[in-house]
Amino acid sequence: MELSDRKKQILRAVVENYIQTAEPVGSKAIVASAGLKVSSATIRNEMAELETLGLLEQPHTSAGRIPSPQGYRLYVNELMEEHRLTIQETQKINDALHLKIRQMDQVMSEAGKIISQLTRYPTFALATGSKKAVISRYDLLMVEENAFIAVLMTDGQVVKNKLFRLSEAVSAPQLQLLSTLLNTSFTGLTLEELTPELLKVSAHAGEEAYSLISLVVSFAIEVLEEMENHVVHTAGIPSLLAHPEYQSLEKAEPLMNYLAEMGSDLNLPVVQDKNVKILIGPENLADELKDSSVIMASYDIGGGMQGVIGVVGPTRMDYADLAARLSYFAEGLSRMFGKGEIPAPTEEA
Amino acid sequence: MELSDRKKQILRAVVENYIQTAEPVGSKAIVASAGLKVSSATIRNEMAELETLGLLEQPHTSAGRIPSPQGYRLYVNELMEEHRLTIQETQKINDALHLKIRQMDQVMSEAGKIISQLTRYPTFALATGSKKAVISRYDLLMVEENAFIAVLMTDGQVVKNKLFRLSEAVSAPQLQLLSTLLNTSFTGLTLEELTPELLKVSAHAGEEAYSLISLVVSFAIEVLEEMENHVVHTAGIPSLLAHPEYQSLEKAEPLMNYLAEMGSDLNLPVVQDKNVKILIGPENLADELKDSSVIMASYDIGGGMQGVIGVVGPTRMDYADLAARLSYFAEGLSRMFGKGEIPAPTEEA
DNA sequence: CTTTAGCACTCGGGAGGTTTGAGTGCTAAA
DNA sequence: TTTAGCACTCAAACCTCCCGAGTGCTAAAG
Repeated sequence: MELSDRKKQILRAVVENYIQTAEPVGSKAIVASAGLKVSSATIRNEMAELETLGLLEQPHTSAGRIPSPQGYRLYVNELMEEHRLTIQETQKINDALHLKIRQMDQVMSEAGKIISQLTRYPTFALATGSKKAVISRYDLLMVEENAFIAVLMTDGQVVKNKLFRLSEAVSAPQLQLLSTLLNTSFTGLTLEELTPELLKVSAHAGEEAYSLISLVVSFAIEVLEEMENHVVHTAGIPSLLAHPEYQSLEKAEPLMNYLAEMGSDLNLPVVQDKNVKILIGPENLADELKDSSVIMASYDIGGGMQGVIGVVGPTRMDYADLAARLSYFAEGLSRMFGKGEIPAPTEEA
Repeated sequence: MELSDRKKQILRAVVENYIQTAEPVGSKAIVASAGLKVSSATIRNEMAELETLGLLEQPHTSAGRIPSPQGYRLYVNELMEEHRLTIQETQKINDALHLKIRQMDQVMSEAGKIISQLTRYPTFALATGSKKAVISRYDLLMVEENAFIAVLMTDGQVVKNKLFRLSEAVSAPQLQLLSTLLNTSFTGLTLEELTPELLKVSAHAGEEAYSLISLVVSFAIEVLEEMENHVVHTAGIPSLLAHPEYQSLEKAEPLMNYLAEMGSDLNLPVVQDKNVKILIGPENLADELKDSSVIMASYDIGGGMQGVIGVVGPTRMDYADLAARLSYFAEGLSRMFGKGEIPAPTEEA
């Protein structure tokens, strides 16, 4: 069944009013805001019907209406205008993208902070690999006679390093040998394949060589584990408190704790085809999010990895605005990763 | 003027009762808890005197007494018993110290999360350099013909890397040359000395060599800047809400925002001689902390760097317990950095 | 001089009742 | 189908009252 145009207009007015005021909107308010040439009584009749359709709700009998999750969903799917960012906003985001970047996970966490500052909502950021990550290369750098740095590079262009201190001295040729061995036997292997390979090699190698190898391979395992574990970075959690729906602690606390502690177990549906995904209220899987909405955008990291950045807030969010901003920001990040460098501060498409 | 023993006992009883119950303690409660053989009336008289001394306060006329910041201070300085951790607690902390560690700043941020989980208070962690950090070494690793990784090591054992992509190809000998140049001219220089040196070198070098050098040196500058900027990591901010003094949002919000956004401008008095430092209420410089207390412990990172880790909470904190835990944890971190590796899971002094 | 018992007093906080006003649903007329 | 009018509802704000924990003070006892 299709809604009449007037019903759509009313629903839209309710959503947009409510997004702004955070208070139930009554029939008179709609007459005032939308340019409808009917009286409040008519609106009331229409709203009653929208309520039986499950698109609006009443907090209590004698209050105005607020959109139900289904109402928001319909608004997002059909009624919402594509938001265009103003020049100032794109400028702000462009400036922000010019952050000093070092490593991928730092990019993600930085990006989260920036989005949070820009939107005043808590954010989360994570990377998700569609394919298994592998180490593509090992480099060993001698520091002192009993210390060396291992530099590992994954196929996803991520570089990690660690300083190892040893109880015994190693020579440069030894390190050279070790490096060759690592690069021939331990590259291109997934997390699961590393340990068996390590055992296989242990048969051939001498004991001290083996202990060195296992040291570095353990590090490789750590790195891969970290990448697969989808570490979630969060930022700006306290900004939740600025919104009226979280004024009461009973509402705010569980969500804040959830956000603060959400680790790898974040079971969000993976962002698929579209760039931006919106989850409204009960569409979220986590219980703590049933009364909140999540908007997220994905971007390409390269090497088969995908980054996701999102904001969490009340169901009453400015979906149009936030979707536009996140999308723009994600686009910028994609470009950044694509080039491997930050785009020049000139304008691009 | 020295307090009588009985007054001290009373003050102590007030503090310890209040720490547990979070409610003003009255004269009867004191008679019950402390083993004093006097009546409540006597206690009342004594408490009235303690109040004129500024050690106790009354929230309102007909309520019990709570310790004033000065009261806490006296308690911390003179009355507090050194807390001993139970075996279980040290075990917990030891286990926690066995985290997978990669880089210094990750250690700090991890350590913060752990302490926060252990104490249920928000934590902050930062590193502060008493002496200026310098780059002690550069390594350049060729990846493809138009990409290389720069690995920088500071005197403080910190290793950082970055992947550079170039528009033009570089050869291995070129990189070799570049590396030599960097290691001879740009090591041992502080942040301020790097830029002038870069200009000096630019005179001698060709243009394309110069652009490569400046790329890597810019990265070096970033790294040093980051180290000097004392990036503050925070964790567990929402755990504030679990404490009754932050049940009202007006109290909690400013502090949470302060913690979430506190950057390098955290003007804490540097921890000096002692291992643990306690700042009570108005002793804090930041306005947002005037009603809260900060307990922090420092640990040695090596290379002239010092790490600080601390918790923030209401003035009503279990100072003895927290000080003991932080101190123990900091000791563990010191040991870890000293060895450059995680201590074995056996017990040590 | 110190301690104790007794008593009047204070004041925050909770329970209960009242008022207010925005907003509704319904009905009857246009 | 729309509109005006009206009775009705209910959360929120506001009072008011009461309770009881805890105090300060006084006067007697040690």
